[in-house]
Amino acid sequence: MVTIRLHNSRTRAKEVFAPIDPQNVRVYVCGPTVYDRAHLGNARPVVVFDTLFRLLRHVYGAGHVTYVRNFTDVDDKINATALARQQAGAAGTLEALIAERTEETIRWYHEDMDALGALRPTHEPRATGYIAEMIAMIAGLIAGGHAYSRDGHVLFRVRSFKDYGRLSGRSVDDMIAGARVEVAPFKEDPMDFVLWKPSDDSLPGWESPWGRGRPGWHIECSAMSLALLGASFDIHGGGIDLQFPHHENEVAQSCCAHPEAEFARVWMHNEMLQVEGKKMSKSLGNFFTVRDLLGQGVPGEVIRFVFLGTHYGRPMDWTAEKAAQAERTLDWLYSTVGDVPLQEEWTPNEKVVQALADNLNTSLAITELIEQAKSVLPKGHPSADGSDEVGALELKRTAALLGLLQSTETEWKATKLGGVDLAPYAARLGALREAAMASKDFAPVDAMKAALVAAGVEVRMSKAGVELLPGPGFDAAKLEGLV
RNA sequence: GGCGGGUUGGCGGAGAGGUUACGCAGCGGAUUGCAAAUCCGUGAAGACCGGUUCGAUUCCGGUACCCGCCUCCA
Repeated sequence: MVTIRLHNSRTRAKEVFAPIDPQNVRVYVCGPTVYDRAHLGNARPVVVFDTLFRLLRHVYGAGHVTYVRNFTDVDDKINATALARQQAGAAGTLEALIAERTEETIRWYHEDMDALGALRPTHEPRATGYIAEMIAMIAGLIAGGHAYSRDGHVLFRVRSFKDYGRLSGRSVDDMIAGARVEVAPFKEDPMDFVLWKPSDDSLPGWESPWGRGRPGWHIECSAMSLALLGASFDIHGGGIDLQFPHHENEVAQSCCAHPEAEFARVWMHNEMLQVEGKKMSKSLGNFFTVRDLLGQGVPGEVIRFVFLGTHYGRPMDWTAEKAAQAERTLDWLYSTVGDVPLQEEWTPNEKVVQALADNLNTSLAITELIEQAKSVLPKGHPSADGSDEVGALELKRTAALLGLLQSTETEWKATKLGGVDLAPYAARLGALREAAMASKDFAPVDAMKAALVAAGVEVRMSKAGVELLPGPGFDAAKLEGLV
């Protein structure tokens, strides 16, 4: 059995991972609020925890890991979007418009995350499907003295949980001293947070013991993890920005609702994404979605490769240069695996497994994958005894742990070409070259080659002939008129 | 103001108290119409100041700078 070590944010230490039940390893990751397309930052935890999911499935068996990632479909941003559509003249009730908005956003999310090679989690619960469970948990918290209702609101009594602030390393008193907390008249303590809030007729709402209303943000994850994974489970993941207040509040709610349990044993937080060295934000004009990149012809696998190149615990900088480099590396890796199929029975490279088992060191894992690719196919040419195919199969199986090289080389090239056939261009260039060899006037060949390179095509000429490959930044439009 | 993370060779980015990370780029060579790709070889590092140690880029302390969270942006 492979020993997995994970950095636990709760204890601030790297620990040997020992699941509560090896027959059912349970992971919960905070998913998106479905009000718009996922931006690039949203994709990082998806790729990080997908890789963890793959590792756990490898170690404990594919059928012995339960991975839950929620959709938050109760949120004021969704309401605002729906309201804006209604005011713009869209037909239907507000509720129908909200449903429409969340449905389409979830569909987009699936399309985009699929493109990144992320497996679908075992369960993808929606908050709206667990309102009853949330109400039950809130009622229990009130009964236990951990929450109170005021003016249609229900608030969590932060002072009732002695460990409040432990996960994120803060003290309630310090935070209040920081004076950045909302001071609402109905709060006993400025740090108390909302479990339930009233909805007026213009907002979606559900009947509850405290009147018609809707849940606060944090309670959904507590209710859904309880329903799908139980009061104690193994790993809880999410972005570091969620550590406070979201995760801190989850801990408080869940531990007070089920003091007999331990809630999440291991907390994992991925660091944030930056773009060209700066925080991605709309005001800086460097804000973009996963779909934007895919639409620009950046393959999803390139995005994944770039993400995995930096350890999840460190800030990751997305740059165009990294993307181009990743694409070249993937070109090379695909040229070594070719079109061999993925066969699960092959054993993945032990060094890659060890790298991942050491707190998900994906950067080192990729290095080992590249080393493996070099060693199994040192020349990059077919061997007579078929050892290159065995090597390719092993490499493919190893890459699967990282969610990489899941296509065939042919499919990979086709993705990049977007339906363009380079054969006529290769034929034309080959003909020009043959003519030039005879005439000694290479100007026409060089001109066409330069045009192809400008279009992002990699040009390889050997005695055997001409080979054209789509490279980073391939742009079919620039091929106009070359044949 | 409170809390947390970071600073590695031209760029990206890991591990490890003492032995080549690795990739890209560079340089020399083979090959090529010229290139590309490939192959062979090669230089280059750990913000600053102290401390611990036989020995620190790796441990400890301090300084500087950068970044994140504390504002339902992952």
